[in-house]
This record gives sequence, C-alpha cells and structure tokens, in this order.
Amino acid sequence: MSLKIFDTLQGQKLPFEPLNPGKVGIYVCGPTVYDMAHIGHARAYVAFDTVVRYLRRRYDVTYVRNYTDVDDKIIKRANERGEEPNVLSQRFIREFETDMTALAVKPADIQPKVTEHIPEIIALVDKLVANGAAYASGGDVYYAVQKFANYGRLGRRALEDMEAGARVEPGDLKRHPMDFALWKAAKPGEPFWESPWGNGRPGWHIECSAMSAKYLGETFDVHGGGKDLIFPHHENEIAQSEAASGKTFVKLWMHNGFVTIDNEKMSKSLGNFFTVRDVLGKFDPQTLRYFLLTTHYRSPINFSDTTLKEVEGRVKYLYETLLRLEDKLQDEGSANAPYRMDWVANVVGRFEEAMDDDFNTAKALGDLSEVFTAVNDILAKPGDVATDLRTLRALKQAIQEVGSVLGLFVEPPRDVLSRMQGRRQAASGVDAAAVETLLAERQAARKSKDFARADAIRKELTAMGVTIKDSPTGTTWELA
RNA sequence: GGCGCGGUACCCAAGUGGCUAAGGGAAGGGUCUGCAAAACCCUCAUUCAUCGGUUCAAAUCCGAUCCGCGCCUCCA
Repeated sequence: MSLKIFDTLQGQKLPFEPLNPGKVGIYVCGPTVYDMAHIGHARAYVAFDTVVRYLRRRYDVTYVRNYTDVDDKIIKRANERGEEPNVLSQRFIREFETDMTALAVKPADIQPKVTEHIPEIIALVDKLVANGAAYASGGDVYYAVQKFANYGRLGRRALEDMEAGARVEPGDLKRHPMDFALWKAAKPGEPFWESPWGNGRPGWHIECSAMSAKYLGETFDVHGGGKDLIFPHHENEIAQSEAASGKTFVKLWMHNGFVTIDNEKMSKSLGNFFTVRDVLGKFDPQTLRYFLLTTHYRSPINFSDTTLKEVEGRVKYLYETLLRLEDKLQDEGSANAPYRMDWVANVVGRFEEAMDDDFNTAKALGDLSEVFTAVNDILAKPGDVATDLRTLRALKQAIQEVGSVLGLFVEPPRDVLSRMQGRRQAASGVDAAAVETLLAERQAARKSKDFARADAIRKELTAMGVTIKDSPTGTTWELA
C-alpha cells in the first residue's frame, strides 16, 4: 500500500516519499482576492483539501495556502469601487473563507498574505539582483529568464519558441521579452512599500517563492495549483526560487484540471462564469463538494444545473440512508456476531487503494456506492439481528472514516437533509402549513378507505411539486 | 504556429497490457404498498472515436486519421 502521485514536471505517477520521513510540506497557490470565489476555486481547494486530509492519515503535514492581496486586479477593482485596495481584499478574504467553510474545506495550517511578507519578498528580490539573476530597470526589477537554464521545463516549452509570440512594447524596460517583473514601481495613487529600487510593490510570482521558503524551506515536498498556473506562474516560481537558493525548489508538482461549462473553460470573457455563492444558492454545499469529487482531480469537470440536480438527488439518497442507519443503530447491538458480507472489513482498505492511486476520489465514490446499497439492503431485508447490527455498525464506521477524508457525511444527516429541504421550499414558495393541512385531510380519507379522495389530494400535492411517502410511522413529504 | 490533454453504454464516469469493462443517472421488469413514493432485486457496452501495427494477450503500447479541449496574456 503505497501512495503514488502524478508529478507535472516528470509527467507521470511517482511513488510518494517525503523529503523528511513522516513529514510533508505542501504549498498551494491561493486566490487573488478581488472578487467572489468561483467554482474553479472551489474545485482546486476541495481537491487539495482532500489531498491534505488524506496525507494527514500518514504524515505530519504542514499545509500552506496563501492569499494574494495586492495585485493589479485588486487595485483596478478598488479604484472602480472607490475603495481602499486592502479593504477590498480583506472583504473578499472573508467571503472566500465563508465559501470554503460551507464546502467543508478546512483552513490551511498557514495562510500567509502577501502584504504581510514584503520584507521577505524584498530580501529575495535583492538576492536575485545581487547574484545576477535579476536586474533593476526604471523603478522595476525584472527576472532575466535567459540566465535560468531550465526555464520552460515545467510548462514544456522552449524559450526560443516563446519569443516569437511575445509582445514587445516599445520602450520596454525588459531586456528579454519573456523577462517578468519581481518588483513593480508604484504609479501615483497605488499602494506601495519602500524598497532599494524605490517605492513599489511585488510582482505576481515572487510572493510564492518568498512565502513558501519562509514556511516550508527552500526545498519542500509538494506544490499545487490549477493547471492554468503551470505557465507562467509556477515556471517563474521555480526560476526565482532555484536561482536564489541553488537548490531544487519542489519535489513534486500537482495540478488540478479546470471546471468547464459546455465543455469550455469557465471564464468571464465567455460569460459562462459561476460563483460558489451562486451555486450554493441553488444546491447544498455537500452536493457541490460531492460533485467536485466525482471526477478525478486532473481531468476537466463539466458543470451544469442538470448534473448538479442529479448529484443532489444522489447526495440526498446517501444522507437518507445514513439517517435510516442511525435510527436503526439506536437499538442495542451485539459485540462479535459475523459480518453479513465478507468485504465489510475491507471498505477502508479499498478506499485507501483508490486514494493511493493519485487520489482517485471518483473510484472511491464509486466503491462507496456499494456500501450504501448494502446498508439499505440490510435495512430492507433484515436477517439475523446480531449479524445485521454488527455489519451495519462496521459499515457506518467505515463510511464515517472515508467521509472524514472526503469531507462528506460529517454533519448529522438530519441537518443536511433539512437544509436541502429548506432551500427547495424557499425556492418553490410552497407553504408548509398548506401541505400539512392537505396531508391531514388525505390521512382522514385514507382512514375511511376513501382512496379516490386520498389520491385526488395526492395529485393536488404532486401538482405543487410535493412528493409524499407513507410509512408505518406516518406520512412525510418533500419537494421534487 | 509551438506544446499538452482527452474521445469508454442514452447521459455522467472509473479502468491505461491478461480474471465477468467499476459506480451513478435514465430506461424496462419485479418485490413491497389500498395505490403510490422511497428502498431492495433483476435487465441494460462480445465492446472502449476510426484505421493499421506490436504482442500468446490491448480500451490499455506504437503509428496515422478524424473530432473536442487547454496552455503559450490575467486566471484555480
């Protein structure tokens, strides 16, 4: 049982071995906080949250995920809104954290902000200028890509190929078109910090080099982010960090695939953009999380309302099963009866097999389906009481253990189900009291065997979007 | 143009050299039910874009072709 992870740099799955036995340092590029988080963010952070949760089963993990809280887009947005950049970024950090909490994404161990690491950044830029990897030009400082032999290795592209397409502005301060800014001179009205090169602010890529080194060291185990960060962001991080330290920057690179809409990358220019908040207005956070885990993290995942509806139905089934299971387990059980099926003892083992193969949550979820079916099977067709209870207990424990890694099935099923029901009810505008009245009327009709009347009422309810379930303990209802 | 990824049933989606091609949804049949709903059971790809090749053996490896997507500019 050994963990294999796909490394972007090598282009293949590799057995994972931490640099320091028992310990893992992982850095994931966080959001630039100038707007609400979108589903692409949700995907990335749910994916890495799951990775980290799984790694923590075996290692002492230090997980760092930054906030980029100073950048062109933030300044632009703040100006548009007549707001201070730092006020705007702080606000979107809070919104981001609200969304992540809803999605059961645990905070990273360290969540550094760029604005709180300016001295480290300046020191790093200074070092790069001193050793010739970078040069000051105007009030800016640029990284000289030609000085870094491996430039383009992560993104699999040659410097010569890139020059052709690069736009060279007249009077550009860069020596080479692909050189990128480590430090940008402040324009009037922009936030700035004092530096040896004048007032300015960090370029986009340098922050991650500076902050990862500070918290994880000059060489660390895993660096992750979305596929769109491979080039130039991560390429540039490697160039900066390795030119400064002379050491290998990162042992293994992980990149998650995109969220697509109609099979095209989600982007504002295409107008196919959904925020997490939009989606959580229509679907349960557990639905979104489950959906994001149904496809392997490196593949694209296509988002649509139809799919989410389907997934919510599934998630509802899972929680209803859990609810039935819990109710059943109220009964006192036996200690060492046999299991009803022999695979029961190995549910977690199978889960680890799936996760060990580059965190295959899609496979893991597929396997889990059989567990839930088994639970319902036992509940629907009870056999020997002692055997059933022992089996159900074991299955419940396995579901909980697997769920604690996937970030599912942690909340009480009743809470999740009533949250879903509440959202549907609010959206449909159905009056619960009116439904109850009709149900009481139908109950009376049924009691007097007036089934025609009872069915007429059910038809009426169906027209309202209400589905009812009769059971020995009473009638419940829900919105389709 | 350069580089990369992918095409598995009606839909979504695992599987990347060898037991019966996971799982979910939809659909059809059944059990249960006054009838339903829910739940459970059964059925549902001799076949993995196409064409060649390698191999005792390929959805899985190689080549070609067609189609879709992404990166090369800010992006998770």
